[in-house]
Amino acid sequence: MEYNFRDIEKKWQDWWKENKIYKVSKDSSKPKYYALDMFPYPSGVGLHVGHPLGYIASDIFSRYKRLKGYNVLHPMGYDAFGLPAEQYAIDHGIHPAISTEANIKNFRNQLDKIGFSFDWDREVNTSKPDFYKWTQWIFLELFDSWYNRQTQKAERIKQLIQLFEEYGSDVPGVKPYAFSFTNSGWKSFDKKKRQEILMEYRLAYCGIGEVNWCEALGTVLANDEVINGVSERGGFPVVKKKLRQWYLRITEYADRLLEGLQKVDFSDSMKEMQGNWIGKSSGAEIDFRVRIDESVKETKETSSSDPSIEVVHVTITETEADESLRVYTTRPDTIFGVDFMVIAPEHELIDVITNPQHKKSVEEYITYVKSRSERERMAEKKITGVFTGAYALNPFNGRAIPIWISEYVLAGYGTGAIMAVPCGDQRDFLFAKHFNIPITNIIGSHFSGEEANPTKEAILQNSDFINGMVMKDAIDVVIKRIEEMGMGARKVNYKMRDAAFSRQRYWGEPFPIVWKNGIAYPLDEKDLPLELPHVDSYKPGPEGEGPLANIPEWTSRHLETNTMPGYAGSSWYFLRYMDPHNDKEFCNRKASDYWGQVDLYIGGTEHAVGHLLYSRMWTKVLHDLGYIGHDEPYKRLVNQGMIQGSSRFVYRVRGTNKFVSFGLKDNYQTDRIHVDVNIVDGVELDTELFKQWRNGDYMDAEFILENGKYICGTEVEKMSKRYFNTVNPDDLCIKYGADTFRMYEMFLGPVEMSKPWDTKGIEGVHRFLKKLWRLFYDDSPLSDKKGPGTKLWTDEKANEAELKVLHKAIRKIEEDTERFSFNTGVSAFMIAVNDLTDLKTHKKEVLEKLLILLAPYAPHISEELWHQLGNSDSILNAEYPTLEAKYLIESSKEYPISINGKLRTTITIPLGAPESEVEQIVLANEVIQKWLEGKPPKKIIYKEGKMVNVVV
RNA sequence: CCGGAUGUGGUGAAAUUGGUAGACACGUCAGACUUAGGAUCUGAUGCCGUAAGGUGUGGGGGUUCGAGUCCCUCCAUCCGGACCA
Repeated sequence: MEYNFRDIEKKWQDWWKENKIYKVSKDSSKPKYYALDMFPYPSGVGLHVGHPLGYIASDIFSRYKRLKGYNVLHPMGYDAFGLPAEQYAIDHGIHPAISTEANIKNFRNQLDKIGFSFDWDREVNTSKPDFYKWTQWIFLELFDSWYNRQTQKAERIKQLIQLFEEYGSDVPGVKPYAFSFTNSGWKSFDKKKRQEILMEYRLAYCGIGEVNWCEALGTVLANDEVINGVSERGGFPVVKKKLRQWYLRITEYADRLLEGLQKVDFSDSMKEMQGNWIGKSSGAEIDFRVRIDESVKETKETSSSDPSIEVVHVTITETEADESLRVYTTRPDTIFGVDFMVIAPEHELIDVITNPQHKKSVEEYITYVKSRSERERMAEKKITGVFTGAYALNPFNGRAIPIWISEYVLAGYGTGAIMAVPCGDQRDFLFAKHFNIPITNIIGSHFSGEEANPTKEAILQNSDFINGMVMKDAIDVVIKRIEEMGMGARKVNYKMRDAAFSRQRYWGEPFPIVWKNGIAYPLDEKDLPLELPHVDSYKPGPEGEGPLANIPEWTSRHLETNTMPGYAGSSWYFLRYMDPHNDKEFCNRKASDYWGQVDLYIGGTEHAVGHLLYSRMWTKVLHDLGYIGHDEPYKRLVNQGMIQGSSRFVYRVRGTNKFVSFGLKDNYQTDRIHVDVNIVDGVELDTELFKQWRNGDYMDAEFILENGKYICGTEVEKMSKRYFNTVNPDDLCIKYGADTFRMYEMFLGPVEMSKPWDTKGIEGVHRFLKKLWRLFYDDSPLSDKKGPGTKLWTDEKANEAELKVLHKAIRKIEEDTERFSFNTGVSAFMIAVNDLTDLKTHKKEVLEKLLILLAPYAPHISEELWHQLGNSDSILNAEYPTLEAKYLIESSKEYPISINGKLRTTITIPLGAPESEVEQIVLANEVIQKWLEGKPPKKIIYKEGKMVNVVV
């Protein structure tokens, strides 16, 4: 009897479905386990072999946990709102709801073939009104909340109003408003003013933000749709445009998001990434008075020591300062090393302080900067900037410091202005060198003059009252002095900014907000969901608003025309799986208390900062408001690596129809063309399939072969349709079966690691499953003719050698599964099957347990053989075998013996032998004697159970 | 530029705690069986060398009896950087 995987897999997939083997419900008799995958965006091109990697890992772990006695929640759904569907609608006129539905069907089909243990009764779809009703509802909760800095919790807006009514704006816990007001002040404000103030506190709030606006396309573009200041499509100019935007006040949660990292099991690199993104830094804000009047006089001369340096002498007639410039610095200790100030090109003081003589150059510079994205500004090495003609005064010694504008200072961080210390900061240093600004050295020999030195250990010089102090100690001294003088304050800053929460697009959740007289009113809960209306055109509105602005029925109700971003639904979907059909609540508290945190979350690192931070914030808010009992959504996070494509190329001789093999291509002038990896075997092109490829575009191709073969060139690239390097899991499931496919994906390497896909090795895994099958059945062509006696298994008692193989496998596979080392787990199965084959073991006692071990990895074949052995229940309800260490005890070990750390021989020595005896055995050894050359050893290092090293 | 990761045979990789580098596979080579083999089985396989032996984990340096593993430094590749998801 042969291993007929096609019939077996179909049979059991149907059986599992019929018997609802994967249906899960609350069960307090077992401990719960929640294993979750990051749900996919159902794109039009379907799954490629990279997608299921994480799903297979979590599926193995879910089945493993179930066998170990847990009640396992393992759901799947679709993150179905998003730009690609909308773009597809624009290009093909097909409504996103329809294309999305079709894509989901296709995804589901593909997923089903791989044999996952998802409980599909719990499927979620973020674009369905019954789901996004609750996304909108949570948005309203955010809208109706503010962050109390004293209790460090989200609280209701009505509590804030109470505080304002009772005490005015200056209350502990309430972040300072732009100006302070008293309780009677609050009462004197009109409704609009009050709402304006409250908007500054809401966790979901409306403000003015900049977007990439492309006039020619009449639309707002994503950052990565903008390249070098022009649109990716069409190359039209893109400018910054101010638009009304929604934001999440995630910055208020910065500290809690940072602290929360300590109580979750994420990789260190993941925690580091999130930490860096939050970017907490402490320092001070310092006010510099600014001089812009006629009293400033500049005279220039060349430095006596270095003729390339131009020294500018500034004389200032003492008058009152006109303005003050606030900077943020983490290094107040370097205040006497400040040689210039730099403000962001968007800084509001620019118009005020720019000296008329410099006005033209400043305007030109700002126009140039406007055309560039923030990303480009951060990325480019080019040093640019312009002098404003204004000077700031050092608060301690009154020194006049020129104020420059440069794009390397970002408006969104700190105060959008910095004090530049060229001897200590490399960017400042390069800027000073580029514009010939003289550099003050406050760190003596620590500064080479060649590059900046950001040390905190140097002893300060040229620094007035902090001379002679170590820099890190001077930080507090300076801050205290500044606070005493009323020139600034200690300040903690975060790189993280509030998250933009609106998009000028169609295919997203509508905001349940109505605008009246410039005031945002939430819709009533009973009016939810606010359903996305049908549109005929996906063109943006007249002022760059979303397409909803073109619908009269929408605008006449004064509904918000923006929609929510892609990450809205994904910020809370893991809660919906717990109670997916509830139409009264987003998730019943009893359900969320039972399932609690996601015990295992698997997904790509690309979500390291976006999705993971947003969903952590939403969880914290829902926790603060009392809707759920935990405030971190994910207990353990595992990041799967990206599977890259391995592209194949053919080389066409220019101007001909001839294709030359890789090794000979240098003899010709050729063009490199991507060729479908699926018509290439390893690197050898199937020339016949190539001729039929792309509907016969290459029908008349001729080939220049090497050794009778056409060899392709290769390169690792992103897996993508356009590189023809995508491999479809369906094809592999048909050819080798789902079990082979699952195990091969795992066998490829560690789950966390990125690696290029190569189908070549899949045969090895398939052979392993066939070999396993042969432990149960004789599959030789003769056996079937001999009658039904092809089964091989027996009820004989297993011997010690066989039990040793089994228990070695139990130990190794359990260990590897627990630590997510599935690749070595698969190899442990191979070793076990190889060993059992060598021992000619066909004993049920051993094989049955091996099947249970294998069930998480290869569920179909395990279920089939399990039933063949006479069991009638699913193998998933079997009991996981327990390790019996007694079968693994060894009495001796083959020790590696090295001389000076170099391995020279191995000797088998009984375990537990005393050190003196081991030394004797080692020194008596022939090989060792030869290497000792009669000399006595200096030292012998013996590590029991490990090795022996003889030092000569 | 900033942040994160990775680098080991012809290939994917293993080495969990500083202790026999290359497990397990793919591929290749040789052989067996067979009408046949793209099935199966056996053996070999890091590199140099007939061998003894030498050498070997991106490059350079260090710590150690001992380094793929720890430290410093340089190089290369991949991922992310807020409206792609």
